[in-house]
Amino acid sequence: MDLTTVELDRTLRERGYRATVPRRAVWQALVEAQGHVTVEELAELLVDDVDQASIYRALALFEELGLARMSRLGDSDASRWEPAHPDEHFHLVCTDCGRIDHHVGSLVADISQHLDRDHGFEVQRVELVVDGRCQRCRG
Amino acid sequence: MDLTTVELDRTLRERGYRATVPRRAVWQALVEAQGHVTVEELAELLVDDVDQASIYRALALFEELGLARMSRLGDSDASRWEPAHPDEHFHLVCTDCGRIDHHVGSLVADISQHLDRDHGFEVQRVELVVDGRCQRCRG
DNA sequence: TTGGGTGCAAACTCTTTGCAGCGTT
DNA sequence: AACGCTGCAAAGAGTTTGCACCCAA
Repeated sequence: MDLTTVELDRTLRERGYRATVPRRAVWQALVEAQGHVTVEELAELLVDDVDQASIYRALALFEELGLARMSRLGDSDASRWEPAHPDEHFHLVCTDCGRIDHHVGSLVADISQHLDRDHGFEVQRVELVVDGRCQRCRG
Repeated sequence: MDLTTVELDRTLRERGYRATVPRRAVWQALVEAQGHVTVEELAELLVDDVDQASIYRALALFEELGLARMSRLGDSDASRWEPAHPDEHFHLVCTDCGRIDHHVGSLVADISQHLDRDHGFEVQRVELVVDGRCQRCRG
């Protein structure tokens, strides 16, 4: 489901942006990272160097285009990025091992529907983060 | 339900911390602010000046004592603080007017129970933030 | 060819820390 | 009297911005 570089190029051009080498590289690294990476981690993953400022700019653009998504997870100050998923999900962050999982389900959709229908709140984004200890770390 | 200054003093001493003028002032401002304030806003609310570093230290201590809670809400980079609520709730952030509301319900408790029972995940903290447009702003 | 995008460096915001002296216990 | 806490200033992390040059369209 992740966009290929070709599809990224097309999406960029459709919206009037240029398909550049740094943008392709950032996208490729983001996809290969399997989500939840910081900008710093992304910079290390990149084969050809891309300036951090350009990484920030690329990610902000991807977010605007609906291709990527940012979260503040765990105790780190840095933002974490992942390709935008089509499926509703939320994040489980283990405070012991630092592992971050997706929990897929209808919960996020249920919340949106409930708020919209019963409270007149037009949901644009749901961010659900659960901190705790995963099964593995509980022993 | 918010702790008075007297109760704050008692809680601090019980846990081996000193009841000081700056800590009382920060607590009072936090309670009066009705939640969701940044450190900067808190500093403005304070009658007697308290150094920002001391505000940060006081809030971190309150969090450790279970008296306060931090969230990253809205598009601001700054952390927002509120007195710890006894009731389960989550935050509704209006992207138009910036208003932040609590949505009280059993949802957060339901999530905890489900994850613990069905997935072996020991929940320590649930952070649910919903961005969107409130009824008032939808017109 | 042209103007959007990039790299570089500097600036900026939020937060933390080192330290000397003050104030609670 | 002892030492935990504070204010001050400086440092630190993450992110943004200004600008000259470059390259995609």
